Amino acid sequence: MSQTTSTRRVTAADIARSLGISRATVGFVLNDTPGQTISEATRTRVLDEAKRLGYRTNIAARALASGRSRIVLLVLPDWPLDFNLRRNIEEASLALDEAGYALITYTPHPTGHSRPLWEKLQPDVVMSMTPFAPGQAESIRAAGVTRLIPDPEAPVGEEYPEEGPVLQVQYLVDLGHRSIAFAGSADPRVADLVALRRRRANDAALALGLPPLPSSDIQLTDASAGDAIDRWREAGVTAIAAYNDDVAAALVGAGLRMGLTLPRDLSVIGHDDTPLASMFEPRLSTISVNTVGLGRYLAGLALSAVENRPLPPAGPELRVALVPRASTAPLG
Amino acid sequence: MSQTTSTRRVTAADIARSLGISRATVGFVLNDTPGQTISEATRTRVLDEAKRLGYRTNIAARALASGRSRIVLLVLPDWPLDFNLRRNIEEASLALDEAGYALITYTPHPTGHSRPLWEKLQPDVVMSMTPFAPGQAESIRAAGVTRLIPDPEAPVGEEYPEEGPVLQVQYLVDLGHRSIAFAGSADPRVADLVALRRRRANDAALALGLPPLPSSDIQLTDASAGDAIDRWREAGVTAIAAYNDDVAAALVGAGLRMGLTLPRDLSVIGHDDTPLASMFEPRLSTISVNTVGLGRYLAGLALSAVENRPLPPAGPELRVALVPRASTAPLG
DNA sequence: GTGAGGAACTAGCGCGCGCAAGTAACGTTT
DNA sequence: AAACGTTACTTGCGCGCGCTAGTTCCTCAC
Repeated sequence: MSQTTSTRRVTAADIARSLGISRATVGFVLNDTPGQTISEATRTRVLDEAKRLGYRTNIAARALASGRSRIVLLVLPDWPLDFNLRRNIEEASLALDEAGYALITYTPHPTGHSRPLWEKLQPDVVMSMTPFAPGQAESIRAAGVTRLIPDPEAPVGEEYPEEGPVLQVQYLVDLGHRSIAFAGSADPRVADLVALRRRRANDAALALGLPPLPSSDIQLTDASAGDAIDRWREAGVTAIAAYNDDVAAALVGAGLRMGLTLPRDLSVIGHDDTPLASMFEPRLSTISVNTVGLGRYLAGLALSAVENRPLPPAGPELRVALVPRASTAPLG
Repeated sequence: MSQTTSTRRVTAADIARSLGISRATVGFVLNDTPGQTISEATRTRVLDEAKRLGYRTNIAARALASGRSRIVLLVLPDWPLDFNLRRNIEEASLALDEAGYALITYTPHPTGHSRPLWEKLQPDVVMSMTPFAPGQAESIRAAGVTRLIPDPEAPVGEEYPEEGPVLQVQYLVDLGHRSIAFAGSADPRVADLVALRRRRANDAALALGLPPLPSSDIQLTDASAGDAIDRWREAGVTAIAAYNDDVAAALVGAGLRMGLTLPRDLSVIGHDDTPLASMFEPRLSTISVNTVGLGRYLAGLALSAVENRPLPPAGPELRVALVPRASTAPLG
């Protein structure tokens, strides 16, 4: 093997041999290893030769020798991947990239039978944007992962301060509505978030002197949405705060097909300001959510777990804003 | 190290030592290695002891020793992740899992600066559901990956036979429409697919004796959709075949806000049968696409590339079906 | 002059696995 | 009886890296 062929990978030993120095020196240069002093001349020679020979670190060798895969696995719920979430992922990916880690996103299939990625990849840390599902943390631990974020054993801390439903209810009250319903989603994938938003909507109602809001979880069908509308209107409801824009759209569509005139007969406000909200006729009032900075925060959490770095400052503030459109109107 | 502590991983050597056999034998059992004959008694002892000790293969060691990461990277375009695509991914994941591979999905961020995952993971094969973007194949090759699917150097073969637009046009013609426009999407992420569907719609028009369809790519805004509607109606267009349901919804919403009565004044048909299509008022006619089997096909392609398995049979037939709803009506 | 510390490297083991080449015993065939 | 093939294992090298412990030389302070 006196000549490097184009089919065998270049190793640090090849660089060392080529320059007449030790392989360890090559490694210290390539990793900029703290605590080692390498002359500028040698460092330059190594970096130039690595580039000339087309050296690529063998990540399996590195992982084996160091005991770390440098993979951060981000478990995503089976939610729509919207623009905000995509940006968050890229932010996190970039921050971790700078620290030498690979961010991999993974959405476990709800009824899938494939072995979960945390078993196949042996990541250094597994993060989730929502609390781990029942049994999930145990499965991850059984796969040898010791760093889970959020920590399943930590006391249930403050959740993201979902202020959107508060804004929904306040806006409807400001329009004069006093009998308001909360429409959740029957999709089991988002049950926790639905419950959270329902609770926040009720918090706001209480603070504004209203009784607890009547509430149902609906399927995105005319039948389901129509039933809920019938029940609520019979109870005198004049406005609906919907879990998200899809639920709002299902309600508005069903209401129109039932012969209602919206928003005269019924006001409906959605959440999340998806593109659908501005295409629907009438255009849907909604709540927009700005999650800038969340990705960097998550990356900071991951790095603090694997590298004994300090915890990042408190998470970013989610900014919500009301987007009034034609699906809501003052009462009467 | 005479006693295994709970903090050190269990290795094949531990099993071997415990049973008084060689580590190679342990490996042959755990991998069910072809060409090796191991007694049933020994195999059982090894498997039991591995389970008892909590053995987990060290994937970095395996990758280093075998020269293969057993990772298949699936590059996804920045498209919405709909139900069909999710199912395809799970199918592929399951098929690859059974062969001992990990499927990782990766959507490169359009303006991201993070190092691409094919550099960080050194996958055995990189697959894409669309032709590789300019420069992408080169970047993947530079990262040491030699197996790319589709092969960037292969002659441009048959694309998926997009029959949806044909169905759209045929349906509108069957309703009596003779002046039909094609509405594309201005979203650069889907430019190729828009062009393909436009061409297929024109193929159908030609085959039905119609002239080439007037066509614009619209943003999902009232202004953009409204402009297109104005121009087309002025040219006598009575029906629109839209690239997808979002485009159709933007047109319908804008048309309604312009004071049109749909579908009396204008018929619109979408594509992909998303949930939005059945919530909108009027409910949107559309084309449903059934992609069952595509995931398994992709997995078969990957396995044929890395394991010298035979190529899978021809890809699954995408079944499209017309879903007539209230956004389309006979002319006049 | 001596000793300590720093610069600039080196030698080499270990990480945990895959697997080629090998060994010993036994059974079958010539 | 000898040769061959099969069964059921074993020995041990290599994969490519991280990094500890070490060496040699030089400089500076006392």
